[in-house]
Amino acid sequence: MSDVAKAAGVARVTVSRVLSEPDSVAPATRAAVQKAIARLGYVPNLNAGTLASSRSRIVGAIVPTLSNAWFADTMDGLAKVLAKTGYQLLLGQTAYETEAEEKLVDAFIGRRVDALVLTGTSHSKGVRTKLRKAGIPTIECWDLCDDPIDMVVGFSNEAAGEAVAAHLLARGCRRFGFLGADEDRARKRLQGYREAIARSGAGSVVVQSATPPSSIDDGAAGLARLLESEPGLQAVFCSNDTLALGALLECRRRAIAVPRDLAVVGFSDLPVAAACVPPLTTVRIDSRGLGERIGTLLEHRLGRDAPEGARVHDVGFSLAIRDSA
Amino acid sequence: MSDVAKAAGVARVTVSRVLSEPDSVAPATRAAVQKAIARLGYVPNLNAGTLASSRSRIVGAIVPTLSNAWFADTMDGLAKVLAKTGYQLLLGQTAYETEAEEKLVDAFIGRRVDALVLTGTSHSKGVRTKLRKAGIPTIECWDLCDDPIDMVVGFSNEAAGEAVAAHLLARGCRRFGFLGADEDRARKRLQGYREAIARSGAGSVVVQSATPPSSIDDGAAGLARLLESEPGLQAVFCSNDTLALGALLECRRRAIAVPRDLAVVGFSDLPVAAACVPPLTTVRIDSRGLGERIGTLLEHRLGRDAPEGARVHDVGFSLAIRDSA
DNA sequence: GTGAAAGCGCTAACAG
DNA sequence: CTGTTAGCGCTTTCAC
Repeated sequence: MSDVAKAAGVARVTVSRVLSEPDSVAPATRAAVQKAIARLGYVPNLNAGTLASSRSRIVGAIVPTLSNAWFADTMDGLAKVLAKTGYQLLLGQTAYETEAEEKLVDAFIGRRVDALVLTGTSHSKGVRTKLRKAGIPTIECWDLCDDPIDMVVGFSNEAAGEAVAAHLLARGCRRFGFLGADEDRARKRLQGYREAIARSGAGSVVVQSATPPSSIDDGAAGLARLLESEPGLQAVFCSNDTLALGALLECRRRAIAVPRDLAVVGFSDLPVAAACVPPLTTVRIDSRGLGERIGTLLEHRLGRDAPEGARVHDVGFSLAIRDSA
Repeated sequence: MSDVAKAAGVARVTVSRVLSEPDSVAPATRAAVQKAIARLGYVPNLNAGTLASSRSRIVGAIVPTLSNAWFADTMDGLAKVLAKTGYQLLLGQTAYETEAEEKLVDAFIGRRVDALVLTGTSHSKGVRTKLRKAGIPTIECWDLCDDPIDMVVGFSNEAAGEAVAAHLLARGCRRFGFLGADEDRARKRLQGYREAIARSGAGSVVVQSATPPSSIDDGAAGLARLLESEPGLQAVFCSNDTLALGALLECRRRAIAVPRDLAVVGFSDLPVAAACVPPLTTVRIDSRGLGERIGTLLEHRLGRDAPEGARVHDVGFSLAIRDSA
């Protein structure tokens, strides 16, 4: 930077200003500086900037895994929006191990990320206190709760479970199954599903859980086990579309007619859900839109004013009713 | 850090050493420092460390988009391996826009990433020179070439295209189609495919391209157009599984028997490829393994020794022959 | 095994 | 609109 300053015949601050607030510099000076920058191929050291200003223009995000298309899509949407305002995405994966989260949070705080995005709303006490103490804008996502660490943007997993139950109940199903990944949000879906069924007084639920990340094979195997414990199963709600695809596959193998003999419902509405046979009835979540919403919210929050808007943002869900249920 | 040093009755350097090279500090001193760190809840500022040492423990990666499962899987594998050695992943997306890459590279160099991962082997001159000048370990991936910027790990897209052609030719197909995303690697697959068919002297190829990122609908629409220009089409090679899934869907709609009336081949072997109807014949790429391999290579390269191994790493591909071709 | 001094390259705050 | 003066919080020498 000193070299650039010297070449342009100005002070270092001026170079700094041309880079961060070009409008605050006289056009002629600015042009000279920009010319020097180009000529010398100068690339500013952003770490030094971060150290001096304690603003990194980096947003950290923690997801269980990128290999679930729904989280990948959320990150895609988020990164895309952030890029527009010059922010970058630092990514962390927990692989569904809760202890991993706290370490990642430490590392992110250590890097002075300007904001943090977490998946889900259940976090260790350490995570909550560290984040509150650090005062970093934080967004929890893919779920909803009343007392977010800072902000939460997502939808009610319980309500989604209820909506699925209501649909299945209306179709006349009475013997229910749930095939779910063993993780927090899937459990909430089960809770809503189970309670709605219990309230109706009209059925029982057998449950089979699978270790995340979910695979199509897990779905097939899970359905097989469900069928063992409840041969008269009439409907199965899978906590994600991957498991549902596996269940559908197993039905085909066993010549179980879907939805006549067994209704199958998924979750998240992956692109393939509409393309498989039979087309899968599922809970539609706009994963990419969720990420974009998070990005927009952050953009707003990190702006000059920081207006502290609503803490809870419900982006909702809908039922994509197709042929499988 | 000063606080910790004071609390432990040592100098700041000692705290620094406990953090970076614990073994170089006497056990008793180390314990005292660690206690102070825990008691004060001290989180080191990694940016300051980066500034002083010019090592960031961050690896930058640029992909076209995360919403293609194959790239997401590669990033998943990469991030997982890097995390083990305390590295983090800074992610950039180009959305298939070539100009975006250079800006991202600048930003990454500005952050002093310890290494950079790029998708593909065709990059602007600016990117190549900047990277060479910066001397950052760089890995290009998802393709192969003879003169990588630094290292390349992937497979030959041309060879994959040839292998598909050979398989289809052996099945007796003579009227070929190619349905491909409009991007570099897909074009290479087409090239290999086309040349192998030409060499056999046994057929023609009609081509239809789609704007990335690919969708199932693009695949369906693309096949429809291909069928218009060549009603006697016997085989179609799709540059990715998403397009192939769409093609399969369109076949079902039109009651075209696959593979009897039309053979369909995909690329990358997504989990659904084995689960759809009919199961999709495709080129299998171990996307996650690719990312892991990159991670391992980087880990090695960034280690104390930096042994400068091979520059070109061919991870290969294989044909997953199922029912669709 | 431990410490003192000297920056890393930038931005903040204040002058002018 | 531009410059001066101080750091930001670490790690690197090099002594001891």
